[in-house]
Formats: sequence, C-alpha cells, structure tokens
Amino acid sequence: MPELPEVENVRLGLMGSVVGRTITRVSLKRRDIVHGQARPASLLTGRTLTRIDRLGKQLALIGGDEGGTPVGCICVHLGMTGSLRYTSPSTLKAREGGNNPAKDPHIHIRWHLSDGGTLIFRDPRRFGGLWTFDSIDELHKRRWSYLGEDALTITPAVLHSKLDRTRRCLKTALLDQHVLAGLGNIYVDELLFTSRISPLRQACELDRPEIQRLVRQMRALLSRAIQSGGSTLRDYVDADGQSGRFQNQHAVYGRGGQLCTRCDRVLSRVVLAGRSTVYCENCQA
DNA sequence: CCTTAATCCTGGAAGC
DNA sequence: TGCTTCCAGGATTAAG
Repeated sequence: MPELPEVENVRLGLMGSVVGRTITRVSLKRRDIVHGQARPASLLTGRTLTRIDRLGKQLALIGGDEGGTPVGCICVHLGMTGSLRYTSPSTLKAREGGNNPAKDPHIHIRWHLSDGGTLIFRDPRRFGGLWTFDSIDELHKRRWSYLGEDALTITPAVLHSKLDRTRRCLKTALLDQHVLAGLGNIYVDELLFTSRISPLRQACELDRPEIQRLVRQMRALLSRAIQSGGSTLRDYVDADGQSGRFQNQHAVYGRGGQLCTRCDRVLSRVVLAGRSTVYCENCQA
C-alpha cells in the first residue's frame, strides 16, 4: 500500500519521464474514479505537465499552457493498490501484436503523451482516485488544507501541538492524515519500533523528548525507505514498473509471532483502529 | 467537538 | 481440485 516513501518514488519517476511532455489525448475508462469535472480539459488534455507535487500520500499532476503558466491540476491518490506508470514509445512498440496490457480491466485512465508514450492509472481495488481542480491553489484550498503537515518536514513543535489534543492511542493518531500526512500502517509500526515507544500509549501523554525522538526517527526511517525504493508487499511498483526493496528491512510489520530483531523475544500483535499492529512489549514502552 | 464503526473493493491465502 | 471464507486497508461518511 503506497505510503509516503512509495508515493515519493512515483513522483521522482514521473519527474524524469512525463514532466515536460504535453498530453495529446485522454482515454477515460471508468468515470467513477474521477471526482470533480471529468471533461478532457479537466484531465489536462492539451496541457503540458510542468510539475509533480506531493503532500503525504497524495500527488498533484500540474498542467501548464504554452507559456508554462499553471492552468490545471489533478490530485492522484493511489489508495491501496493504485499505480501510475509511464510507458515509453519503444516499449509500446515492442508490445504491438503481443500480449498487450491495453485490455487490462484495471487501467482506468490512459494519458497519451507528445513523445508517443503513455501514462496510465491502474487500481484493481479502486480505493484510489483522481480529483480535478482548475489550479494548484484550488487543490490546496479545497483538499490539501485539511491534511496535516508532511511527515518528512513536520517539526516536533507542530506534531506536539497535534498529539497534545487527542486522547486516542498514539498509533491511531499517527495514522490520521489530519494529524500528519504520509504515514500508513507499515511505517507507523516501523517508526514506533525504532523510536522505542508503544503504539498503545495515549497520544497526549508523550513528553517533549519522546516527540523529538519520534520526529528524528521518522525522518531517518522515511529517508531510508525512499532510498530503498519503498516497500512492495504485493502491488506497489514505481512509475517505471520497478518494485521496492525496503520490505526486506521491516523489523516489525507483518512479523507478529516472530522474534524481535533487537531482544529476541516474541513480537506481539494487536488490532488498533481495525489495523493489525505489531510491536515488541519489551523494547517499546 | 471528539471518537468509533461501517463502508467501499478485489485478489490472494487459508481452510475444508 | 474447487469451493467458500477471511483478510488486507485509506479515507469518507454516519452514528454514538
């Protein structure tokens, strides 16, 4: 499930492959994945992709006119199984006649680009979607302003002020994108393990040193995960179709019942906010 | 206002 | 082998 590190890798890939290209034609297969206007122009037909932004787990494809002025914007949320993939003209040509993924029922939209390549949004489980806006300002005003600060750049002071006013347990609060944007089930469990704090702690009772540790570890963890291409559990691939490698470095996620890498005791598994949660009772207090 | 629970959806794994 | 059941989970919405 794409969380911040995976989405950042998709962004980096798109920066190298689709930015600077102009969208010549859009083929929308499933109308209901688009929220807001779904006209060809709203889906950036005729626009040049000038920038790809990210806040938490969400991306923004920003279109510009011939002068480069930003004039349209599509917010993409990958949900659990969504992917954005660029295919080069040479790869498209090589596929001709062979087993073509053009019939893939999970590809919901395909953008045709000026270089002859394509960008597709594929999402089998359809928890993801597209939100169209007239401008990046509109996206910020109507959607991104409701999110907390990005997990890579949030400061201890801001995180403290957010955690301070909720009585929920720490894990549940950290999963809330209104508190901070970018963490999902994998990285919250990994973060709490490296920070040596229990997921069951009440969010508002964390002290200043603990918050500082949390933020320091969060930046380090997310940076390492980005460097490793993110985590692939089943579906995740980046814009070039490559899987991540960080799943091999998970210390707790998906390891309930196995031994703690730090103290060799059995890792506990509980369910919090309906999410499977793995932690070490000995190492995390 | 705060918190929790139900809902959406498909495919892979486990059980019989 | 083939069927059923369960599970994974982010964000939105409704309900408590």
